[in-house]
Amino acid sequence: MPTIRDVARRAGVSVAAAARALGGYGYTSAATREKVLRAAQALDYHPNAIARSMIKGRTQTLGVIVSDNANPFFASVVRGIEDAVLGQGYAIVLCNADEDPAKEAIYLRTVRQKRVDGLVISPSGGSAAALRGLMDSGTSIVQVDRRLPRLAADAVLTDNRAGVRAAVEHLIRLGHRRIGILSGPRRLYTGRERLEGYLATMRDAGLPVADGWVQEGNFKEASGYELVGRFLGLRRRPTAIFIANNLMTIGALLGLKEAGVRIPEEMAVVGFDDMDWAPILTPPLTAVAQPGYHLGATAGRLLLERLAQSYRGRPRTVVFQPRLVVRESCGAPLRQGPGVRR
Amino acid sequence: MPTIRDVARRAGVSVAAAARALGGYGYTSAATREKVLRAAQALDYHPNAIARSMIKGRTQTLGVIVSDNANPFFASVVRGIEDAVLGQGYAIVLCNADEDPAKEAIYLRTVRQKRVDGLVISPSGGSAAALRGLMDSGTSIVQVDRRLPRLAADAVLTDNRAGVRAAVEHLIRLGHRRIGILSGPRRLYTGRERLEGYLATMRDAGLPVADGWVQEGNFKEASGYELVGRFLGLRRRPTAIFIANNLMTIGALLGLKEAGVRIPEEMAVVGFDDMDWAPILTPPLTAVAQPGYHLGATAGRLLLERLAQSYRGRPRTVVFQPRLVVRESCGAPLRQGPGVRR
DNA sequence: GGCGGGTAGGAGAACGTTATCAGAGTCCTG
DNA sequence: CAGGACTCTGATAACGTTCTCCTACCCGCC
Repeated sequence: MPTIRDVARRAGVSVAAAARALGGYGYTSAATREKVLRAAQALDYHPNAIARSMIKGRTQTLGVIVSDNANPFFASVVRGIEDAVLGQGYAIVLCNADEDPAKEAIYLRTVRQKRVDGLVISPSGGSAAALRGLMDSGTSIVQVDRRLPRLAADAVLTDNRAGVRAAVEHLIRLGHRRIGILSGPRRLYTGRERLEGYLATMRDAGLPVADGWVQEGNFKEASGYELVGRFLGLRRRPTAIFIANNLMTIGALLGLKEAGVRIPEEMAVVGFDDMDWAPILTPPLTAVAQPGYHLGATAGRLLLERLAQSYRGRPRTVVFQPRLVVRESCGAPLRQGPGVRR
Repeated sequence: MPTIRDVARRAGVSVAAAARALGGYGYTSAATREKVLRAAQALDYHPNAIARSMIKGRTQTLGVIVSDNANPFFASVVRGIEDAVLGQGYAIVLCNADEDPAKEAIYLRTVRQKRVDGLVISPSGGSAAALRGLMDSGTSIVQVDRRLPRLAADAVLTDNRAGVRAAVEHLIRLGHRRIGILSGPRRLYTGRERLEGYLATMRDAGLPVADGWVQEGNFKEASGYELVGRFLGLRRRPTAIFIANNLMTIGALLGLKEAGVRIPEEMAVVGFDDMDWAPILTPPLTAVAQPGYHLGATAGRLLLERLAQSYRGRPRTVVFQPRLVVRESCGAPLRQGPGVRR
């Protein structure tokens, strides 16, 4: 790989002159510029960004740490981030931490050693100290989707409680009284928020939450599949369930289908995260839609503003209001006994 | 951010001694090592990977260029790559080229300037020259999902033709004679391969391909939605359609649903790419399953072997055999007139 | 007591770029 | 024609590591 030294030699000028011609700064005569550009072309010269970072102190690289890129929600977030920062010439290094604090710690060390200019992270919790250390060293951080209790970094979130409230109130409005939740892990911000949104809404409506109506899963498909069966076996069985994320919704719907439970007659279902396949289900799935792509794009934008120092005030929090997309997976509940066949 | 110079000063030793103690090479007395490690800890020292890359000539970074990370298939591929290379200490920079040669060219320049050690790419075509240039400069390249005609780089592919053949033959076996295809762009490898798999299978079965039975979409949901209507309006309307990728399948199913077309009675459907939501559809979707994650993981592994020089032979091509997952979206075709209501 | 081998530690070069500085030439102006 | 302003150029110092030398010490052995 040719260096600027090779280019300079071939053009018959000094390294400094070549650097000026290629970099477009300082004074360069037209003749010199011409010679240098021609030499660079001939040698297929590509400047070494590593060496440039060395002296500039910036890498034009951003770290992105999410739990799992294979989850469509995070895939959209990542895509949003990238689109937002691409124009400014930033590349992103992608890290899947799987909500594992150990893995997250490793990745934090990696991006730190790589001297990324900024970081977008969906923190699992447990690495608050490392994040603070990174911030102290001057790296800008934006949290997305999840946030840590007292980390003084920008955050872009969905109003989880409001989303859940809209979903549960919708069920109540339809006449449901026995409503269960297939929740996420309590140790995760989104798991907690959505569970508490559910509990608060039930409380406000004066509805009891019976034993077994709260099933804590791990946000993965298999746990939705396994846990949905628990609802069916209950003596006071819910007539409706809220499912706290997209993957568990797939698992739960599969479980219900295999058990031959009709939706919404025997069990109404609302999911969190509106996926593009939700409308093609039978019945089409009612879901709380959160704008993953926009969360990412906004996080990217906030980060850019920090990097450009066009904003240097106190940490900002942007909260997106989710939208309940009503379809047909939650009708009125059964009046009595086993369902009527239509 | 402290440098090794700061650590050395604090420990009261030379930079060279500190480097040895931290890097674990050469001779270091226990006392010195102790002092250095303690100083590093106290200063929260994180070695500068940029500077290290500078002298080592390797960046421990890999480029990954796919068309769209928001497409679940590519999201899995990316995830597979990352999992495969994580253990070896490589980070990946993710690029979404959107099948746009211009964008792809920009990203290729970026990863080249960043001096990535290797590249996994799903090439759109059109940047063959840039790829060759990159290879000539010593960067290892592995193609995934798609390949360029005569690029001497490793490739990890799905046997698209075999997958399509299995799908179409399945339809034929069920009695379908009029089979259409909602194909991808001809300019893309996968678009071509899948279309030709369809044409070859029809030809081999002695079945005609009538006007309008081949609709060329762009692999996105909207095009599936729009184009599926064309099939419905045909005078010789197909009784079955094969849809060439996951996103178009969603669009097409939505279009069919809105048009009130019953599946499989009025229109049988097989899709390419088995998604986790396929089983929860009504009827569950028959689909050609290709192992996205494994494609990625294998591509990552091949790349690692190139980088470690544990393999330095001629370019290898790994072809995964897709699997037809038969569910219920393609029953026997209608004998006559409008379908029977059940 | 000289010598070789093992151990320890420091000085300084290198990686490829950008930035600073000084030197020199040209042109205009009073 | 002196002086300044502007233009162009090249030498060289950084950036933070790693790595190659070189020196020095200690120990055991002939």
